[in-house]
Amino acid sequence: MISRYEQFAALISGIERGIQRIERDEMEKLGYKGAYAQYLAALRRCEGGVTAARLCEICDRDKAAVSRMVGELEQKGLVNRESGASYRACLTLTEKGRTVAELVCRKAQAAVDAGGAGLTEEERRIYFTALERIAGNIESISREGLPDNEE
Amino acid sequence: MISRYEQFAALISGIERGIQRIERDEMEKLGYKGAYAQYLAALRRCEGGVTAARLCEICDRDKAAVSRMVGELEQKGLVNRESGASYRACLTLTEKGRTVAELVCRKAQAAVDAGGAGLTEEERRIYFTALERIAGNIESISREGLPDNEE
DNA sequence: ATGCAATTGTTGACAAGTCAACAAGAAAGG
DNA sequence: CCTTTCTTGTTGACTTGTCAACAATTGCAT
Repeated sequence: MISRYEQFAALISGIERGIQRIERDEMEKLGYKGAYAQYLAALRRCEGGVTAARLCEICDRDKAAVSRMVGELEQKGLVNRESGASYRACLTLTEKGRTVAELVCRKAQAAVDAGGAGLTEEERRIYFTALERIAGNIESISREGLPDNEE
Repeated sequence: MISRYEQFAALISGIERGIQRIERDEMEKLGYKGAYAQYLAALRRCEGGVTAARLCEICDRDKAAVSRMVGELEQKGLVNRESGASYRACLTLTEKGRTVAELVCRKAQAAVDAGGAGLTEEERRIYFTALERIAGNIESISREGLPDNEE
């Protein structure tokens, strides 16, 4: 079987960057200029709140980036840093933050949903599973990078 | 139907970033430290050579980024800038560049192929089509950003 | 031809990420 | 307890991207 790797990689890259662009544009329409959308979107999925370290994992960003961005988001009143008891704060969206996050994700969500709309539930399951498997492979390969150098 | 947008976006993002990480790591093993892999991978698909402007579209990067990176790649002897007749150069991989590009894409390609290996040809078609449709939606929505502001 | 407009590539200023080094808890073992 | 070790968050230096301004080329229309 001929590899579709190249087209696949291009598709994935296009989707990823397109989503980011949509979210960023929506964010800017709401008056916030910056790369905040991805962090808001991530926090939206974490109802109970998360630590900064966990947010790093979710967003796949360095601690440094998260640290700075969360600082700015807090100043803008979109994120809450509840330093309860421990100095490791629990991050949650403020009311305003939640509202912004919803608005910001709407368009990209619609695009993704529309893309899967023509599929049956079964078909959707198939392609979702395939993506998960690919993501798993990529993940394990990119992690094993350091330990072994079997070239 | 409940939206799987959130998981989907996370999967896509993970795959995209994982591929980039793998390519970058492989690149570094070959002695090149930098973000060159994505440009080599793109050029690998353009047998006849391309203009810088076209490379911008393919990589979805700004002219500025491409301009600088191509400059460095040329200095390293991986890319050729054939300024034949026109000042708009035709970019091609050198022999060395082609070799490097092949090596650099191998691992990510294997991961992607393995992900689809368990699927029938039919299933593969389904999920590939779904991805294409989603990519199309995302693309058109992210482009229409400027013209209309129907909020 | 010639002059205007669109395209292309280059450069500078800035945005946002990574990596490395560090500081301040937390956790674990004696 | 107390100390050693791990984890977490912050900061500085650097990389690589974007955006805006510009220069040069090309293409068209007269």
